[in-house]
Amino acid sequence: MLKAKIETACTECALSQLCLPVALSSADVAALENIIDRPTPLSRGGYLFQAGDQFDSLYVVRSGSVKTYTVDATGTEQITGFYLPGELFGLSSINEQTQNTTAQALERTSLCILPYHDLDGLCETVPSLARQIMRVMSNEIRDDHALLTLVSKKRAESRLATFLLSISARLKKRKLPDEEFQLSMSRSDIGNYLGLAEETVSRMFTRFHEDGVIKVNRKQVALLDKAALQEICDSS
Amino acid sequence: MLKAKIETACTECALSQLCLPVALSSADVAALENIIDRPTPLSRGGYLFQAGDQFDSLYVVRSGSVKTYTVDATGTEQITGFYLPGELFGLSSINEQTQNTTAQALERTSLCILPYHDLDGLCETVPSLARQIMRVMSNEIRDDHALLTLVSKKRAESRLATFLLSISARLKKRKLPDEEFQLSMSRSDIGNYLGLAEETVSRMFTRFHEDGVIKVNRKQVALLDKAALQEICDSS
DNA sequence: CGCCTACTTGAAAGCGTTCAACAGTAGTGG
DNA sequence: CCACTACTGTTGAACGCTTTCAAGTAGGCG
Repeated sequence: MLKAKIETACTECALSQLCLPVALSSADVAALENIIDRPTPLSRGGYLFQAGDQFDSLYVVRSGSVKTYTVDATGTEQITGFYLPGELFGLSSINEQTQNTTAQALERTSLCILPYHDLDGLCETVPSLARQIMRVMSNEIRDDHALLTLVSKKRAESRLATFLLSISARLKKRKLPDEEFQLSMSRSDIGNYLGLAEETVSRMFTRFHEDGVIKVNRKQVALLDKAALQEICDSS
Repeated sequence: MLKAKIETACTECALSQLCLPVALSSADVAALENIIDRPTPLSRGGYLFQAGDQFDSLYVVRSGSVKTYTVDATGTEQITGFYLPGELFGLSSINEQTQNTTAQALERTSLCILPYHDLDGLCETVPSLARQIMRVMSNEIRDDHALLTLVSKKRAESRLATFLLSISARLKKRKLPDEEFQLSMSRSDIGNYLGLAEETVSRMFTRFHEDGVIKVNRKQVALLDKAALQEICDSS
């Protein structure tokens, strides 16, 4: 029996303006469409790929969310990103044989898989595709530098406030509720990402809640006073 | 009077195996050669570009060294990289109108400038050039993640030991002395890069020296026991 | 309904920062 | 050429933010 086709073509996809097609003509989107693989959704905790796997694809979130993390020689794990619908990831292993990163679904998540060999071939005939991938990579570098500043120079409360506003802004871009939302990652994940102990993250959530800046219950968060949050980002 | 031509063609350049030409045919190198600008060297402290300048080029160090740093809304400076001969930088602003980074020479430094408009055009006809730039960008992302782990998860002594071994390895790749060398950046720069106060960097240098792991006098450093340094990286 | 995991809260300890003073070196100008 | 100056780097002591350790609480999922 044929499996029901849950695929949504790029041309039909609500995310196309946040995704690679944003820079492509409709003919080029069709060519891209041809190489994309859309597997059945992963459930929470499922691995997209693990460090050491053969590197062979880039990924885009279609729905749900993903975390990526590295594990260094001493076993230290570092979460390197959380990815929302329309975001391209897996870019750190392009120059390697094997993945240097592990990617895991934070909730039920569906994906587009872009086989790198095909994508690379397509870049030869579609320069605007190569250009767009470079743009995404450049943004990733810029954002990584901002994260480094955050972790290297800012206090715990600034780190968490910045994190919350960043998530909010990314949700807004997707026309999702951006003042009240469900975090898909744990306190421990947030702490790992921001270079804080999970207890510190928990304490900061509590403090923001007590100060009336946010309302928080477990993973459910409401940003009550964005201006105050922005103040906290800039303090210190 | 014609200015003496201090340029070294890519084909003559000792760095070509560390630089973009590594992936190009000789015909393609010639095409790249055509768009490269090689200005007169900058002296120590000179700015290559500053945040807010129009973004229009990528850069490669030919000799000397460069630091790049961002300045956020609150005026916090974060050094995002030190660049040695053959290294390509300026990649974080590709998707922007203006530079989001400032680049400054750490010593007398000569450069190759790659006008981005021309480079982008050349990528259309030379896919391996686009591919190579993506590889460099991917490496930058990978290295940024490693730096994030270092700053986010490791103790001060691990951060400095890792920094020293990283510089050493990059010097070795350039066939430069890698066990005894001159650092071109200040303690304050190292501290800023690694998320430490300059006093802490100074104390760690002193400790390593007292422990016989390195010999240090101001900017002159000798790595006496690389194995011990590696141990320090992995501790904690 | 009960277990397990995620989260919260408290108290003590530690690492790195901050503040302060000093030393040494390189660069400047007389 | 030397003296002065400014900057970079070093060292000490106290403070403080975050971590660690420990215990307890609350949801979620079987």
